[in-house]
Amino acid sequence: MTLRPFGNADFYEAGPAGCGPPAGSRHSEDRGRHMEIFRQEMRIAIARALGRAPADLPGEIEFPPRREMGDLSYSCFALSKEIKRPPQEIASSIAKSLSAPAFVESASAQGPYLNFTLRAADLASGTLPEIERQGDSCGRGSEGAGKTVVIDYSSPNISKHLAFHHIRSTMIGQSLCRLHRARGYRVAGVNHLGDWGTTFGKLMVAVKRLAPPGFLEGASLSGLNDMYVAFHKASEAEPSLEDEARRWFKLLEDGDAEARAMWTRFREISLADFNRVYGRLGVVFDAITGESFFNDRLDSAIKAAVDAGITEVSRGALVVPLGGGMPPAMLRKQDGATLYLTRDIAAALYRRLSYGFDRALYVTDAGQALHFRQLFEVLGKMGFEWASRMEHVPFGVLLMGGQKGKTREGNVVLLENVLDEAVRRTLDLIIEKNPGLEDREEVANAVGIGAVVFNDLKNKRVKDVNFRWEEVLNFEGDAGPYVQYAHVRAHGILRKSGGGDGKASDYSLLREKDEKDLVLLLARFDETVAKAARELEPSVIAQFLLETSAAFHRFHHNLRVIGGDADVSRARAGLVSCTGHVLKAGLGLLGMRAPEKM
RNA sequence: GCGCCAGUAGCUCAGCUGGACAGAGCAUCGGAUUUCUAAUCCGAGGGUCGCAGGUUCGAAUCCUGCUUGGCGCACCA
Repeated sequence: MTLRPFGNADFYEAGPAGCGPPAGSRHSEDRGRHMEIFRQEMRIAIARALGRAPADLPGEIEFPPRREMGDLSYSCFALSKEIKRPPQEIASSIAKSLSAPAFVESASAQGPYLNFTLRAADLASGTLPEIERQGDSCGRGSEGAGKTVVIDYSSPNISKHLAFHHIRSTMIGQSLCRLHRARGYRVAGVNHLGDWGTTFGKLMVAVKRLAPPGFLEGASLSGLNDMYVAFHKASEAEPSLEDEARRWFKLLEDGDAEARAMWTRFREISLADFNRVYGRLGVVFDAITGESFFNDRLDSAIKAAVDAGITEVSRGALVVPLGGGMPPAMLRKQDGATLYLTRDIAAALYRRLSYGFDRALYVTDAGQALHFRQLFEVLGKMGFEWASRMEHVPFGVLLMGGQKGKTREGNVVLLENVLDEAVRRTLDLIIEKNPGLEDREEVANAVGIGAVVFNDLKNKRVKDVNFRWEEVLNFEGDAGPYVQYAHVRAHGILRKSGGGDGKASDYSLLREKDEKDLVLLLARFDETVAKAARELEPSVIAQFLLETSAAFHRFHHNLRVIGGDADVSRARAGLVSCTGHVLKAGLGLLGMRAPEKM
């Protein structure tokens, strides 16, 4: 049992103690003129042109859909409704009377929209110094300060290998942990192992009857898996084995020493294997509490429900009738045994008690939606107001050839095999493209595993994922390596341009379109991280990284940093450095590494 | 039967919770490398946003119905 309430052994740490206000410049006096300030000042200017207070201006300063339209825009539909004049007319009248702030290069009405182009020099010198100051820890915010969130993720069953589909809960959950830490939340990432149930009785029978003596001492997880398969084969010929399995599980529940010893070994073997894979993925939990951990808390959980007066006995089972067309929630079966739901109730009570969370998330596949609706409903009926702050974070299933892979059918793809294949493929590419690279094994791991992780996180969670090797291993275009490669190129430039001569960069020299496009994206990183955390969507970060990488690759292709005017060169190097920080921080939020060479 | 989720280019997906002619990547075709890593860049073709109504000045986005696919519906987890 590992229980580290607020550990943060994590390569995207949230600062001291993993909580409280972040170390960035959010709280320092000189935070520069970030995108927010530009928007606020635009708002004030528009309001003044209309002779009203900024707070009375309806709508937001937005980003136009296409760059040619401008950098910021204000749409006049809301005003039009309010003052009953055509929006086109309003837009052009504001444009005429507007006295725009100095950082605005041009303001013009385009139909019902008021579009602004920012002066590239002001944009760059207003936003880049802040990013430079924050370095690799940019993207942090403080809206979660003082709040605690518990995130239940990964949560595999022991005695089986981590299959490829486990990457979904594992990496989505891990990313949500990082995102919340970045925004100032105190985070407890919990791995709720499936380590209890009759299947362990089956394994015990298999070990006792079908395995050689001393099997468990040196057994690997694969060995356990073989036992599981062997049991099912044997029980077809000898159905009484099922009863024996139930007996063994009962022995385990009753604390029988031999049963307990076997189960403990199953758990050890499984965790050793899991930890190896988690290690490769950079995944760390703050607590690993299996279902077994809640065994002695089930009775009190059930008692709490009964005391709340919400239970009834139906067909011999103890249930909580629920509204909303939901089937009743079952707390205790006819035979007295408890269920998954019972354990989740006990776990929720425990988590509330030990973490006092403001928000609790369960990262599981969408198929469990009903279970969680029932869970939250029961907790609500038990009188816990915090039940309304629990949330199921569903994701689409991983399909293989249109089918769900299952252990029993033997067509499951193991997570580690996918990682190995991706690393192997990356190593081949490195040998082909960059034969002189040092640490090629390490880089191949960062890039290959990163590609697999990115592939999992780049789309919205709810989308089903069709597993195709060609897709997972395609490293061109919208993929992890595309982003990592941008980061590598940035470091290539920084290496060759040297540390500079110590003079501060004059960012107002960045006036090229490719420079401005890139700056505009970097300036939006902060709000992008906030949005990803708010919407519980790592894909928001992934999409942002693709866009930013594309802008950087374009910049890299069209403009040169080294050589030419020394001041421009220095300013560009600064831009490259900021891009590197943003890319690295963003990749970190997805649980990916950012190598400096590849 | 009831419920939840999804349907956008040949394929995989964005589309900022109602706004500007629907955008990327892959695949196809055609270009770019004496220069900071071509895992890159540029261009071309490719769309009745599943269908039909409705709300609205305005709908891929909201509502209703239908349709297709996935998942779930008390003694599994």
